[in-house]
Amino acid sequence: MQAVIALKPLRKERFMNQQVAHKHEINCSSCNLRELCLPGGVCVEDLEQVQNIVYARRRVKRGESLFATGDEFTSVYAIRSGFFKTSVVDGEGREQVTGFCMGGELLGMEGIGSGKHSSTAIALEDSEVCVMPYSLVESMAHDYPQLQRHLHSVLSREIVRDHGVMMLLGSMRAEERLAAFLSNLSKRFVRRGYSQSDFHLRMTREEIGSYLGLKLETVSRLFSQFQKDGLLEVEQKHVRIVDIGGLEKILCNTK
Amino acid sequence: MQAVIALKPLRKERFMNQQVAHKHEINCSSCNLRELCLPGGVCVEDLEQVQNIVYARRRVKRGESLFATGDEFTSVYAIRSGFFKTSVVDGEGREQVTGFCMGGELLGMEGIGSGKHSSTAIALEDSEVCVMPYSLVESMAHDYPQLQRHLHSVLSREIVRDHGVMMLLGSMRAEERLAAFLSNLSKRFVRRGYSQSDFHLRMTREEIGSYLGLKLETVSRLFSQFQKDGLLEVEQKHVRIVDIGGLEKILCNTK
DNA sequence: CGTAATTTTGACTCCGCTCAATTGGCGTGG
DNA sequence: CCACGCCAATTGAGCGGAGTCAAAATTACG
Repeated sequence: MQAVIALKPLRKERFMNQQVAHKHEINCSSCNLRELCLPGGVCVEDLEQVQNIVYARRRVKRGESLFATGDEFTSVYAIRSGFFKTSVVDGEGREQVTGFCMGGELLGMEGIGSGKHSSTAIALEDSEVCVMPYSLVESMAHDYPQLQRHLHSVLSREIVRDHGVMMLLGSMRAEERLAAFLSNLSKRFVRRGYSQSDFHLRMTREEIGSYLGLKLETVSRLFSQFQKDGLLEVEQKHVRIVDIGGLEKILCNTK
Repeated sequence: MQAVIALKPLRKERFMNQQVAHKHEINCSSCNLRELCLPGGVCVEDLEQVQNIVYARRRVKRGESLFATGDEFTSVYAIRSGFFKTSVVDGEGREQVTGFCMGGELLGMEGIGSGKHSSTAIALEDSEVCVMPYSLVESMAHDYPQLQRHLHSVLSREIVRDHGVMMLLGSMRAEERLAAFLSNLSKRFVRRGYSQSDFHLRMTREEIGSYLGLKLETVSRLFSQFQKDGLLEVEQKHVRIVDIGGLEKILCNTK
């Protein structure tokens, strides 16, 4: 009911040029990523209504962008499947990867403040996202305080995450950075039911390097070194963490 | 009216052990930082009510903390006067300065997600903040959509700011980092009616270094070098930007 | 299947760090 | 008021970690 009212000002055509799934196929209730996602804190009774926040689904092929710097901000996105990198560019065209995102995580919220996206999200594998128009998010947040609170939480946690990256970039040495990166990836895969030790890196060495403030050669050397030290088994993009304790120990070695 | 209702669940005593000013002394209408602050987007008619979001004022002496890592999150803070640094610490006790905040800027929002503060805010000079209990912020945001939107904006802009710091830490060389830092400070001082070229650094070289991912000696050397190059005049904590164009040019020199 | 992209590895360089000594500023107390 | 001590800042010398450049190997993909 609320959702229908809120939909009115939306121009459906805006989304028509994109590959979208129809609304009626969508429901959060049966989505196994729900707890990680925007409707995370919403009680079951309200979910029926709240899931109307998802206006559509959209497929993004590997290499394509979900949104890019300068694009008008209209929606935030929840990753339903797939993997993305987000990055910003400065005046000189230097790219800085700001994050890697996987199922259940939200993208695009950086655009709220200015009405334009300040970063670019590129799919690193064929992906699908739930499109949540911001005007809908606003009105839903108004109607469902649990959603409002959870939205604030999500925004706030993104800030905390960014602080972690600052710590990594500002205070850690190269091997600590890579260890922290792998440990973080591992934890996030586990939450999604994947192996904690065995995974496929969707990003290149260069993208890892950009994220970690290192050159791709350094990343490559570190992978080799970690393998030599018996911490990992690396074969191209496939990584197997052999000694997770050893990895975490690197993070503790002050100096 | 709304505010009174919202105040009910708050336990007044919680704030009583802190140095606070009484509520009736407070109003945003006459605050010259309003446009930069949380009530920024709110229309004049609503301001009368919205300013009740400020539950109290609190003074923080130089060197004291406004909140610290692990503290229970209850409120967000708007800086009314003074200057703060925020920082996070990792498992090994390493400190990473995540930002410097001045009048009109908001502090403490990183705590929303977990209910506890994940960083520490320390006053670098005697300061005064407006205390805005989060429960009040929530209910006010519900009653005043302009406030809700602006709150989202503020959170989102903090994320964008953090991305800028990541760019700085991940992709810039030492002299670019310091130039970007000074240029940013200058811009923020201007907005507050201070000189764009002449200012007093409230933080130490070590704190600048932590923020920029550099050692204090490097920061010191860069100050000396910038002075030698005729970009700055530095005398201890007092900085005069002689050639702002030259500073910005450093940021453009891709290399 | 061939071309381009990615990754690995080596040799060398250099920017920023470490260690150390010195100077300067400032508050405190004699 | 000055002496003292403490902390912040400066500067130098030497080092080392990560960057740069280059070449080869491997893989991905049209």
